Order: sequence, then structure tokens, then C-alpha cells
Amino acid sequence: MTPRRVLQAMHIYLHKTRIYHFPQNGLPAALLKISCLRFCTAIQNDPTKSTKRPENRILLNNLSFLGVDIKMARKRQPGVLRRETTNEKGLVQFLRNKGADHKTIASIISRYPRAITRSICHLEERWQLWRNIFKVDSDIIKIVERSPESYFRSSDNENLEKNINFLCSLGLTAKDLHRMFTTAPRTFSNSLELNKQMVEFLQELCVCLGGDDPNDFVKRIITKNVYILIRSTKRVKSNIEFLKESLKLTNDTILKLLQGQGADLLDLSNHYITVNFNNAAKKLRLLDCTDEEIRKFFTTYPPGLYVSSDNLSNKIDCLLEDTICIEQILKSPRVLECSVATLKSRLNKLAKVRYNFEDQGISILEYSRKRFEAKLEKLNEEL
DNA sequence: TACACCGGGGTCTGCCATGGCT
DNA sequence: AGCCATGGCAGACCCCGGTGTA
Repeated sequence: MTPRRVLQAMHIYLHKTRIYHFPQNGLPAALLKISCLRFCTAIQNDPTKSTKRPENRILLNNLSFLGVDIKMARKRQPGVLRRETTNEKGLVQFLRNKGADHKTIASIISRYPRAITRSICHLEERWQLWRNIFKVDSDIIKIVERSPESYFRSSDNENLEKNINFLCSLGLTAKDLHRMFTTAPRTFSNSLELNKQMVEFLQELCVCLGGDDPNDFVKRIITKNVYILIRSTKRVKSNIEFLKESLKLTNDTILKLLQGQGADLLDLSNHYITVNFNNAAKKLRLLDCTDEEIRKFFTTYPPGLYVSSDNLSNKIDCLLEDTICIEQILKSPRVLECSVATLKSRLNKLAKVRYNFEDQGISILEYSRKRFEAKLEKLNEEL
């Protein structure tokens, strides 16, 4: 390449990557430097005319030395091991500077080998974007260690920045964003377009259901269910259809449900939610509940559809084995939020103080641990 | 003061398929 | 043809405590 060609190519690159549109006064020297480095990385990593190359021996040696599980890496992204140019040394240095230890770094590369193809500039830029959300490096390291793919899968930092701006524009607070980055980091590797699609779908849904504030509706759903943006609209759509039909809900009820306890239901696979509903309904019918009572049960207690039907059935049986009847469970379904183990242990303890569920109700079972222990102590004193 | 009611909080990746690019 | 980026899927709760009210 002649110097003139290089300059031309770089010109095109800067336009293509929209670096010229950076919203600052002109292009700062540091940024220009980053752009040049990115350009160099881009042309170095150009896989043009790649035929199936053999694995890069030097790279394999480097990775082995770092303690990377080569077998795992090969299984996950074999193409990376054949690359001539990689940046494993830069990545290691970078992560080490951020506080990651050897073992963590090896595990990250083993699980998401493509991480070693990211340039230092890319890594630094992405980190800075994350640092706008997190106070300390160690918080980010924890997430990268937990889910290297979520962090490294996208090479598009600009898209990440746009996603952050987009979610802010929906009225989500810094705290909401922090929670999303922590819990569902994949959201920020989604294309902006995909995230917009889900938001628009939810806004339209709100309008269809007769809601008068689509923006607030979306905000509420996202804060109630931070995973919503990593689900497909297809899944969310079919779950809403299912809820509408099987629970025979009015538009108003479904609006309330989705903004409250029912938001989590949108995560489930349509098959799972259907099987769960059918099995649980069967169980309740055997206990002489009417269809109307069953629908009311799930409407007032949507988590009943989230928990596996076996687990739900075990909890009900556990309560019925005591002196509790199904009517009481239908009246206070939240007792089913306790694990079977907690229920059993509480039922035992209450039997010892001769607690009468018929007179005193069953809501004592859903107390927090602290409150339950305090209440139990009192009951013991009264004996 | 005790309790019912209810909202909030933690938590979630690793794999496969596919379309686009070079 | 091979690789990359990205979409989508399966998987499957439990606990705490604030607050209004009787």
C-alpha cells in the first residue's frame, strides 16, 4: 500500500466508524490516536481471502502458558486459534491492570476466546463506557468473570454507547442501568435496533390494552423484569396471548399484572408456562377448585406459574398434610413463596407451640425469618 | 402493637443457528 | 469458504421489610 492509499483508506475508515461525527469540538489528539490504532487493528485483523489455516502454534503456546483450557477454547471458537494476529498479551495486561488474577483471565479466555481479538483501544474504550455505570473496576471484573461472552461478544462500542443513551432516554435512572448492567449485561451487546424493537413492541402493547402512558408502562416493565430486553418479542407476545386466553383477563387486569408480579412471566418459554398452567390447574381441580377459582389464584398470584408445577404441587401437599385446607391457601397464596424446606420447618415449629391455623390464619408462614423467629419466641413464652 | 398487604431485591449463562462480510 | 457478530433458546424462586389499619 502506498502512503497515499493508506491515507485514503483511513479516511474511509474514519467515516465508516463515524469517528468524524464524534460530538466534541473537533477531534482531540487522543481520540485521533485511538482511531489510528483502531484502523491499524482493523487492517491487521482483516480476514480477507482466508482459507482454512492451521492453528497458530505460537498462539497455542501463549494460551497454554496463560493456563487457558485449549480444548474448551477450540470447541467454542476454533477460528480464533487459527488467527495470525491476536492480542492475548494486551488483553492479559489490560485485565491484570483492572485487578483480575491469572486464574480469572485464563477462565475468561477459555470460555470466550474471541476476547483476545479485541485491541487495547477497543478494550479501554469499552471499559470507560462501563465505568460510567460502575464506581470501581472490581465490580466490572466480577461481571466479566461471570459472563465473558456478555462483555466481549460485541465489537461495537458505539452501539453500546447508543444503548446506554437510549435506555436513559426512556427515563431509566442510573440505579436502574446499574442493575441492568449487573444482572442482564447481554442487553448492552444487543443491537440498538433489537432493543428498540422490544421497547416499541411494549409501547404498542400498552396502547392496544388501553393504557394511557406507554413510556411509563415500558419503564415499569423493564424495572420489574431486567431480563426483558434479552427476550425475543416472539416469546413475550406468545406469553401475553397465553395469559390473556388461559386466565381470561381483561385488558385492564393484564396491564396491571404485567407491571407488577406478572412481569417475570414474560421470561418463560411458552411451552413451560403452558405445561405449568395445565399441571397446576389439574392439581387444583383434584382438590375441588373451580375453573374460576383457579384463574383467580394465578391472577392474584402469578409466581404460581413461574415455579415448576412439581414444586408447586409439593408445597400444596406439604400444607395440606398439616391442618391447612385449600381454601386457606387460595386466600393467602403467598405462603407458597416459601421453599418446601422452610414450610416444613415452620410447620414443625408451630406444631410444637400448638398453633391453630384455623383460628389464627396461615400468613405466619410467609413472615420474614426475623419476624417469624420473634413471633415464635412469643408463642413459646405464652405456653 | 400485631398483623395483613404488598412492593422490592438478589439473580442469569452457555450454547447453537444464521446472515453478512471478506 | 471461513469467520464474525448477533439473535434466540432452555433453564425454572425465595426472602425481606415498609406501611396502613384495626
